[in-house]
Amino acid sequence: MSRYSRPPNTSLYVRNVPDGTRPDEMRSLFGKYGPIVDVYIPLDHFTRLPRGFAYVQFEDVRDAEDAMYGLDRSRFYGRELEIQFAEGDRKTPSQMRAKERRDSPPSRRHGHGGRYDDRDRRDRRRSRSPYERERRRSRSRSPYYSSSSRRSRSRSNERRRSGGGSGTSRRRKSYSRSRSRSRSPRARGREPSPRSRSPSPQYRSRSHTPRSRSRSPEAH
DNA sequence: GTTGAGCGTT
Repeated sequence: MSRYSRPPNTSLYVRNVPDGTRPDEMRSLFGKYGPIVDVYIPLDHFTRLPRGFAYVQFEDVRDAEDAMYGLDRSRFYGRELEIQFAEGDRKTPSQMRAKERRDSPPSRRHGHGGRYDDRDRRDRRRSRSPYERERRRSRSRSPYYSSSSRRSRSRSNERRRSGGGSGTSRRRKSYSRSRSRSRSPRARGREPSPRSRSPSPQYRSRSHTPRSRSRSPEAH
């Protein structure tokens, strides 16, 4: 969220996270050391699978430190977690994309300098690669990302009444009556602009069509 | 519409 809200680094970089680990669990595990701001498990953009590491952002750096020292090299689902302080900021999709492009495996590169190899390939090869397959399979939002804060606060939109509704019915009546009787002088909101007061189309046409004049006499 | 594509290997 706030990129600027990064005092030092309250985020921990957790490596060697078992597959299927949910942010929930991470939160639970790390939450013992302090309030967790956010837990994020980066997923592969294509496969939508966890990449094997996670980020746990604490509220307080001390807690983060504590957690780091407490959970580092600890066993989690039979795996040893490797924790260290996060360094880089979360990359924005564009950056990631650029990176991906740059980091593209040269093995498939034709050397031609393909502009849109990916697209072409995807179109051509159909979705033969597991990437595409997976991607198609779970195209919806990843179930992994989870933000502790900023939850769906859409509790309910009840009470949609806005504005002081005092004497609404009365007003309505008045309006109705008014409408029946005579419209307001300014009721119409969409009145041609004053500038639109151009000469009659006829006149304009005539004026602009010299031929018309010649032809006019022959009209009738 | 606040950006969920943030470090994986010395």
